[in-house]
Amino acid sequence: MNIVTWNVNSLTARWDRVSNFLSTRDVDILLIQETKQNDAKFPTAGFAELGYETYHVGQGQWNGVAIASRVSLERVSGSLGLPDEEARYVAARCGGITVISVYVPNGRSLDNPHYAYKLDWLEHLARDAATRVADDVVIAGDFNVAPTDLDVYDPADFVDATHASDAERRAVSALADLGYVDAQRQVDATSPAFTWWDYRQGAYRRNRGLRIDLLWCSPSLAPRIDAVWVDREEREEEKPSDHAPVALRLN
DNA sequence: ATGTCAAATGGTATTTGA
Repeated sequence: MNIVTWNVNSLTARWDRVSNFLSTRDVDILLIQETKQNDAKFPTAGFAELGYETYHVGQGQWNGVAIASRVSLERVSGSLGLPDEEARYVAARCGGITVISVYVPNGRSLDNPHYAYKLDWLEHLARDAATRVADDVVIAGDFNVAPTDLDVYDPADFVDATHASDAERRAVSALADLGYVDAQRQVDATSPAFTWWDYRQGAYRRNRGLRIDLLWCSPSLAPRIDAVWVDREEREEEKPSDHAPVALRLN
């Protein structure tokens, strides 16, 4: 079973890339973030032609998350239950696994109200994760948090910045405290494995990246983790997303 | 602030968000 998470940075702008990706890789379930579409614009038929059932929680101009599965799909939830909730959470049962696609708020800066919202959002995610921990679950997506300094190209650049603050890291490690496993780190505890590079300043060429796209497996799935890899070939194509797809293979 | 990109707007450049 191959499960891939990918922040596509607009599915409208990236449809050709996504379509090509699904045609050339071996993807059972694709967890998508930042579709930047409303539900009416989501290419349900295009996914169906490729053999995928879909569940999209769209908003329009910003955010938007989706799940595409070729191993069955039953809708579970499109909300964490926050007030005035943005389109950042979608859960479905696919091939015997509950998969959850998340787009964690960016936070903008440590003194910005969006930062407090980010921490609150992560707390709600942990509560949701707690209710599902006994099941076979993969929670994956753009966490907008680099879990440790190993996941940051230059930690000195992230002092007093979002994505690497102690509070954000604690909020994400709540998943580990529940027993969820960061799949990449179970497979390889010492390589950076960046998943995102800024479009600006030649960041990709200079490998100035962050590991912020994470796949968390519930305890029952941890022994089935066979491989995790960052699809850097896709990041090197024409008109890429600023995020690379990250793939998880379960036995 | 950024050697960038994408969406929206009454637009043919600017603003916002990342």
